Amino acid sequence: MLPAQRRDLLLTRLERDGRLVAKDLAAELGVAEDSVRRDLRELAAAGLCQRVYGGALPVSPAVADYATRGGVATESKRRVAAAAARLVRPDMTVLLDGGTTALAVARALPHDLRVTVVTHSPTVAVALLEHPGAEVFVLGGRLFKHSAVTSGAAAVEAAQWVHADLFLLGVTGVHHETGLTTGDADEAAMKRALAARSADTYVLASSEKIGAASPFTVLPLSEVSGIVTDAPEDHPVLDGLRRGGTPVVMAD
Amino acid sequence: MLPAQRRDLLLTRLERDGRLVAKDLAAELGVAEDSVRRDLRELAAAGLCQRVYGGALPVSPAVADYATRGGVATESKRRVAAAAARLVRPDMTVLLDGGTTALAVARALPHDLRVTVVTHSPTVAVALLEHPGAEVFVLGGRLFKHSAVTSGAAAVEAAQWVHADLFLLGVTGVHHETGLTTGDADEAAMKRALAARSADTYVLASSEKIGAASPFTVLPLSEVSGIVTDAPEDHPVLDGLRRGGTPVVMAD
DNA sequence: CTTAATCATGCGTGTTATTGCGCGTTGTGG
DNA sequence: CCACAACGCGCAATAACACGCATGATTAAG
Repeated sequence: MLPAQRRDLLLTRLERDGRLVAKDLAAELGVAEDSVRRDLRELAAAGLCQRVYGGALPVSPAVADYATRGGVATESKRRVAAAAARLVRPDMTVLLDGGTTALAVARALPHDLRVTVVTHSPTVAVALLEHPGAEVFVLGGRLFKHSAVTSGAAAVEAAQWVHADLFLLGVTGVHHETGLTTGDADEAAMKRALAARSADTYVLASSEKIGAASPFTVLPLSEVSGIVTDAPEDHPVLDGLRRGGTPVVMAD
Repeated sequence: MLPAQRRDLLLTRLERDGRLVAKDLAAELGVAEDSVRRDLRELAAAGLCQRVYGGALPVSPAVADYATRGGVATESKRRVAAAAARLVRPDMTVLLDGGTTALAVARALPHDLRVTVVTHSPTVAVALLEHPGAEVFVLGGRLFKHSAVTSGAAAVEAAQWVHADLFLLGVTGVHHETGLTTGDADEAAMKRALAARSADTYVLASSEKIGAASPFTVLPLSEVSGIVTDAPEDHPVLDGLRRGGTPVVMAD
């Protein structure tokens, strides 16, 4: 293991786990704790992590930069994705939406889980190349660059032959009155088409989506089986959703 | 072993292993560590790898995964890709195959070129997200993990509505007797279906493909408009192809 | 055919990076 | 306030490194 490779690994772990414990990593990598601590010090000096007693934590604001650049999800999205991934049971057929949260779900799926995934996102399809247990079907069509998914008539048509158990739906707004919304009309239609082909639909709603609204309605809240979110349990908008009869799944 | 050949090998290894260890490579290739280090320095200067203590790593951790999936092309493939990209004229409709060479073509296309690209490779589709001038259509279907393309009946069917000017075809073997070959039967069928939908078909044949043959025939050589290659002008197999009436495009 | 030039290579030399360990210091929890 | 773990720092050994130079091979020019 090259020293530089080890530092890369530390950053990857930090991303995945949200924290680093120097002692554990030293044991795992078979090096002295000193070396790990030295690495952490350097990474912290480079602004890539925040040094704390016992290990290191992600840099609070700078993470956003990294996230937008490499398609890496924020901690919030990762929590939601992890909870959503737990909804996927072996041998299910899952419709997976596009967007960074759905991408995080793909990455959060156990690599050897036997599952059939249907997606209209090439990005998600590429991520699932690393999952030997996943049978992947791509829905073709015109590529909508902004969110990197296929949409339009051809894509909607391609979705018609699918019968899925679960649709994990990404949106940009979840509001108790306007329902689920997104920023593009074609995209909204595509999401509706997918929801119609699945027994259950769960919404991936990281905290910043809660209470927000975008121009185009995807579905009314009554049409979904549940909302997966990491917003605080007692968030006022969540209370509103619950009163409206929408089940809320907490992402611890 | 030629120096340039050795550098290509280094890149191939970097692709495969995700890292290079100078000491090991020196021992394996039977050259001094200095020579390997010199190569690594040059490759790093050319932006093809990242020099680190002990060896080298892919250019950025973010593309490290990409590299192991074969996202990075060798110099040879890049030369072929650059030549093939020059075949693409403004406002054309191009069918772009999957595989590392085709991916390199996608990346080699001018970012503002107005062109319609139809592809059955999610990887290529993702690469074209950065090309604002490119209108991208994805052909859906079952994802064949090994080469990261969709294939099978659904994909072939989806290809039927396309009318393209140019198909850039990737194969694993170009042989004057067995013709164009690849390693999977479904994939071969898909490539045939794509060739049938395009006015012209050019084969992407980096030098290592020339003279090689794989289990499944894609097309006879007589069916293609030309072969793009970087093999030496006077390569005996190329002479054989020319005598057989196959046009050869040199990638200098 | 000969000579000059260019290039890759291997080796010696001095430099730099990395590592593990000991030691005194500092932070944490009871 | 105390015990303990984590910490930073300096040290020395080791490995990797860059640089310069001479050698041998291949190529270009004469």
